Amino acid sequence: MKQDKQDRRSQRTRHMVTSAMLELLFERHYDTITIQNILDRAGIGRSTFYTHYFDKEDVLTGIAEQMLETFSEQFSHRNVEQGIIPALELFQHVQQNYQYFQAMMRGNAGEVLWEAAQATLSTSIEQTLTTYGGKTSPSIPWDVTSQYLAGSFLHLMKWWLKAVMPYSPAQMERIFQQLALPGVWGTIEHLNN
Amino acid sequence: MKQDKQDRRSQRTRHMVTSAMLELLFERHYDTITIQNILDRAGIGRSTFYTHYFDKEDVLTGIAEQMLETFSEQFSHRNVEQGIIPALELFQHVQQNYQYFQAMMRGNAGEVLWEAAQATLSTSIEQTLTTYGGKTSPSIPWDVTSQYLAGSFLHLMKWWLKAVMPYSPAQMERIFQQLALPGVWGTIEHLNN
Amino acid sequence: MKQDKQDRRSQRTRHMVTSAMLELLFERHYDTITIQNILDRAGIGRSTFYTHYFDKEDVLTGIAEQMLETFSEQFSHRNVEQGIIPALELFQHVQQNYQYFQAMMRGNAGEVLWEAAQATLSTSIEQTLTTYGGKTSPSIPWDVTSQYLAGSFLHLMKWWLKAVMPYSPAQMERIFQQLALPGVWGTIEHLNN
Amino acid sequence: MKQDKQDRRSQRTRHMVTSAMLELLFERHYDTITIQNILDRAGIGRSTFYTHYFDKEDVLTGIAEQMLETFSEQFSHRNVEQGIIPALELFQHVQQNYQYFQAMMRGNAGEVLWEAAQATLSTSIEQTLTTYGGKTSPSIPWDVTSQYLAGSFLHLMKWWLKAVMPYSPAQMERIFQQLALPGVWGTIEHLNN
DNA sequence: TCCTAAGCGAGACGGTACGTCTTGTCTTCCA
DNA sequence: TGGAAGACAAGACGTACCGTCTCGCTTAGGA
Repeated sequence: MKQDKQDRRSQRTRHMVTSAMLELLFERHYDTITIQNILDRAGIGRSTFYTHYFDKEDVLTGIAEQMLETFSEQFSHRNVEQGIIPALELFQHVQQNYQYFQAMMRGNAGEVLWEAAQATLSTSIEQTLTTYGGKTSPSIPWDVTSQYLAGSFLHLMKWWLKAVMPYSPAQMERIFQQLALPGVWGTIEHLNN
Repeated sequence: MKQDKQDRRSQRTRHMVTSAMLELLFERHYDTITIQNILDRAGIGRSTFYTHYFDKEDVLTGIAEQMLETFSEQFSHRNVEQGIIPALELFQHVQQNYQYFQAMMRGNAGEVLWEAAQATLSTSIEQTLTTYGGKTSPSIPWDVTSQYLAGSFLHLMKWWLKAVMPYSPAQMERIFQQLALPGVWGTIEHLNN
Repeated sequence: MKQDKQDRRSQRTRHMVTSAMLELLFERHYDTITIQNILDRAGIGRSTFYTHYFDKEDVLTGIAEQMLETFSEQFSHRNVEQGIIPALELFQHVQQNYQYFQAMMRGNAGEVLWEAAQATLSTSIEQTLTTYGGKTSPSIPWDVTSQYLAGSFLHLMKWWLKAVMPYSPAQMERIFQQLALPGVWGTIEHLNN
Repeated sequence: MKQDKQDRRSQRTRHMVTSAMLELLFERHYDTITIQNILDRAGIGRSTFYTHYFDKEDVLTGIAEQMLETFSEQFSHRNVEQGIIPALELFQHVQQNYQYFQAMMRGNAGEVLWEAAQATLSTSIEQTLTTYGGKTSPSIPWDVTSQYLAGSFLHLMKWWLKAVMPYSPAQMERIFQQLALPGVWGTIEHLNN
């Protein structure tokens, strides 16, 4: 197939761009990276870049999406006994890929990732809450609770990364459980009463 | 005094730049605003701008600092009975100055504001917790709790603004109290036991 | 050849810049011409300009060099019977390209041209004098005589242009022969005696 | 008189500006000297400068005029036996004030001086020629001869300065007499025949 | 085996924002 | 009241990127 050749070539190009971007992110601030830097590092031409990407942020989005696939899988393959958020698994996953997340933190690069994560996470939580939450309407709307939970979790995660992970994933999970969840249980029990 | 004259002039210039920036932020995305746009709107010269500001973001920082003064005052003039965070007052204040906060939300402009707010808020909370929190060390370090509380509050605030304030400040305060605070009380009571 | 393509493009750009500069020189004073004016007139981008030229004066130098090629050719293709300076031909040439020389006169633009002409002319004269001048050293060093002759000729030319050519090229040649050359013949005959 | 005080002050300011400009001209190229440099060196304010001068070139013109006064005096106080041009005296004068002329040579600063000198010189020569030249009209109009003589003399002077005065004023005068004057005598004798 | 169309590198180009620099005007204060 | 101090509007400068483009080279599939 003709398409195969093109795909193979395209994938090679995209891979080299992605690698170059990550390398550069390890070294310095996202905002100081120019497209020319990426071209030089990836050894590709300017027109080739614009064939595959819309702009510099597009590269970032691609990387962020790839990184978020793990988040999504954690949600689809788990049962509800693990809790509303598979916090432990996520802290562990981030710790294992620390260098990538650390790189994405610098500059405004992280915003893309965090906002995507926020969207994915809050949607998943809302689905879980709606499904298992109870029959009557809660004292606080599910979408507010979801936003709160996702935001709190990610904020804790960001703080943990920025502080160079002073606690273990298990400790972080305990902290999250103690701080963020009681309020949520409260609204649900309040319902059941 | 000679300094007076310069101050008066400087203040005038800074005020015109600030106004121009805010006007422009009402109209469009921060990233699309050029320094030339600001100069034209403010009716000042290029060199004058660079006498007063380092770059475009510096203007934003100035505005953010000004907006945060209210936050700081809320903290210094209150007693602890109002709670760890004067949530109601802050929601009300933001609602009253909705247009400003709305403008700062767009683009990456908000980041500057939110990060400054996060720093101010978490520091204040930590001081309060340390003072009134108890004699022995808590089950969760005060700095983590402070980060969590400040982050949760600001995240809720951001969501509220982005959703064009679907609830009243009073409702938002109740939501915040129910969701975010139980976890904090838990760690403190745990201490006292 | 790859070089061909670049050459073709480069030549086009340089030609458009040159034309734009000349057009502008027809209209107004060199010092009042900004680079942006040239860019607008030539329809090129700022960076393109700086790829090809160092600054505004560089454009002028290029034009001057091109104009001086005729001077140089007049010298290489003539025999010594035409005299030390092919005065008639040069006056005629300048008259035919009056508009260009007129444009170059205004502002400080002309200096570049005249100084280049002075250098070319005096060097050529010195070579001629050295070759045909005689065996023993002259009463006045050849380099001084060359400087004097080139300067006198060009000064006469400048005056003629500035006065909008009140005499014919033939008349100017006669004037130059009568005024400037007798002194030179004197030093040579002095030698031969 | 009140006017006196102002004049004294004005003169003081103008003197300080002139000195500052000359000092700066000794050090570097005219084009690289900014008005601010002059202000700092002269220890005066910006508005004061613009009270006394139109622009930077105006300062130069003032200096040039002052330097040319000697030229003019050489002409008014001499008799015709010294020749059409008091060449020896001028070469001597320039040598004595070498540092000033050297400073004025650099950059485009000299142009102002040379053009003023050209005008003064050619006018004086034309007057002399008209007065003593003869009764009938010459083979070459006096104004052309004047332009030629003044130009030749000044060009020789410029060359001499640029070459750091390789000959004595006396030698330069002899060179000038031998090279430039025979042509002029020719036209006059031609007349007398 | 040759042909041909696509992907690609190289980089020129028009465009535009930037931060710096200088100019000439204007305002304020001081002696 | 004139001059020093210097803020200011104006705008040119040279640099840096961006996104578009044109150009040949390569290369792999179909003729």
